Amino acid sequence: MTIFLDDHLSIDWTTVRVDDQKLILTRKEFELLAMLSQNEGETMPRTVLLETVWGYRSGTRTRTLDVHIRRLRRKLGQFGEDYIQTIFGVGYRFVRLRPARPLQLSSPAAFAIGA
Amino acid sequence: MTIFLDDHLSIDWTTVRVDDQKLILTRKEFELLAMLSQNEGETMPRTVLLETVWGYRSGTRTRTLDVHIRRLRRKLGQFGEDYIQTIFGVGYRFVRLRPARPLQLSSPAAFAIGA
DNA sequence: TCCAGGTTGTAAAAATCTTGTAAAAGCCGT
DNA sequence: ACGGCTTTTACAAGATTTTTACAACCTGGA
Repeated sequence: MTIFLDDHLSIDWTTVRVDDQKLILTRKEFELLAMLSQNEGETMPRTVLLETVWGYRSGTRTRTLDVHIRRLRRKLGQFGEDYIQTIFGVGYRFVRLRPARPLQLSSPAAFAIGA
Repeated sequence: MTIFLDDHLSIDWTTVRVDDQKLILTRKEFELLAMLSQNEGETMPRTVLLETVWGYRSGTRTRTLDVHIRRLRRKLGQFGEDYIQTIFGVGYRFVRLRPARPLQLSSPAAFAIGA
């Protein structure tokens, strides 16, 4: 199973590719990132994430979501905070930073620039 | 039936060749290696391996998969752990360590370098 | 603006879960 | 019954997940 997020990010099971760099996620990190990225652009309330990824009913007092978000952001590197935004008082939102498909620079002229 | 994994590994029924050395697998070891190598590069979940190779329904508590993985790795020798990777919390993945076909250096010029 | 109260970020410890391994036990065909 | 293969057992070793405790942050109302 491969999920393509944008031309700089794809996921194959727990192996994620970011800008030609591979990184390994744990299972929960993967499930959380999958849930967020499959709803790209939408704000996912904490209650929903805790319900779907953890099976927690609302009212459960826990910090585990925050901790996982932190580890995901760190693994995503420099742009971690940009990929996963905090919506204060509600939840989190995953956004694409670049177009879903790479720009095609097929013309030889592209390589001639500056030559 | 012969399966070529890479230029250092091939399988012919229960006989496996690794770096010009032949080794004998038992039936279960063969079935497991076949299942993994036929899905080279993909993560095979434990549940899938237990279902296809053993016919176990998910929920069965057993360590037999781990034991077989261990014996396979040991028989594959030095690079056993590289050929069969553990995807923690999910399953295992077989990967090629070298190109599927050896590089052809047929030109005499290739041997002339440095001569 | 500033404060209070709730919310999120974070590091590190604790708890839980998964996998590795050796050795014993079980099974099956001869 | 014997020998080889497979499975279970019982821990050891390792990795992940959750909790804890506190710092930092945001927001609305005085």
